[in-house]
Amino acid sequence: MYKDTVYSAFNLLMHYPPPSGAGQHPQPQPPLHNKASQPAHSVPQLSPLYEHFSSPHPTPAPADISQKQVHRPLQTPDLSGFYSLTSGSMGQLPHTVSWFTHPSLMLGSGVPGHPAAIPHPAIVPPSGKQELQPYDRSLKTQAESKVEKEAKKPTIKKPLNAFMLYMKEMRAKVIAECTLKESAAINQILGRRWHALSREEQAKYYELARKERQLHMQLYPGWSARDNYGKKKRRSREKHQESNTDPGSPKKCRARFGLNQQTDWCGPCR
DNA sequence: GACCCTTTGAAGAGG
DNA sequence: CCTCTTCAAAGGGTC
Repeated sequence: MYKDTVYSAFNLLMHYPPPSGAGQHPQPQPPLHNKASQPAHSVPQLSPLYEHFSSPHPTPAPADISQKQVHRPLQTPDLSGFYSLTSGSMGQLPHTVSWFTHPSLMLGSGVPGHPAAIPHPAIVPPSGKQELQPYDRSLKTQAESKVEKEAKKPTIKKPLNAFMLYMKEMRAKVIAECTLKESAAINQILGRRWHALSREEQAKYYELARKERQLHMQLYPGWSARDNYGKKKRRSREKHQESNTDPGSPKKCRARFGLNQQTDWCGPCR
């Protein structure tokens, strides 16, 4: 029942008409979080579409889900099952979608109305780890427990943007090619490769990101990116201040030279 | 153990 | 409207 609802939301999105011009130009899509025009929380009709979904990366059988839900830390989103991130599959509908592995389909406690829900990897405690067995709560005051409860409220992660989806697919490839492991270096390479992609290639990822955002919006109607603001502590703001001599990232560089962030290449950073 | 680094894009905040 | 900030992922490095 619950799973059916999830599939229905997904199925709805898979048939959601793209905005005019989508796919022709990989520019950021129009804002989708128009809360004023959000549809009512109706449950769309079920579709047998999901019955054909299968995951290339088998996950534990649902039988042990409840057990793992208790003892295993909630996982971070893993799109491998959803997007089947292998070359050649991007840009198509996710034929290999797995309801069990798709981050936006793996709902959990964060989804109302689904008490026996499967853990959603996009929903994680602030610490990134699942809470341990509770100890003697009677030792705590109501105020303390309330504060703690608020602090440990699970976090719904932001949906991935086009570049993040691209990174997720290509990271392993770059690691294999360059024998690098440091993410900062890998991401620099991926950033350059992203700019080297054709419009059509980038458009595939923009389209996937658009669907991801829509699905996220369907699953968490009241969610806002603001909800996750301030959950990370910053050691120092000074390190984030760019120097006058450092050209910085291409993005910063484009900003400095007044170039279009979406289309103009930043020469000095090439 | 938590944050930094590094990338782009989306979204929120503030002027 | 424009600019700035934050956070999504990732994992080695740093504190």
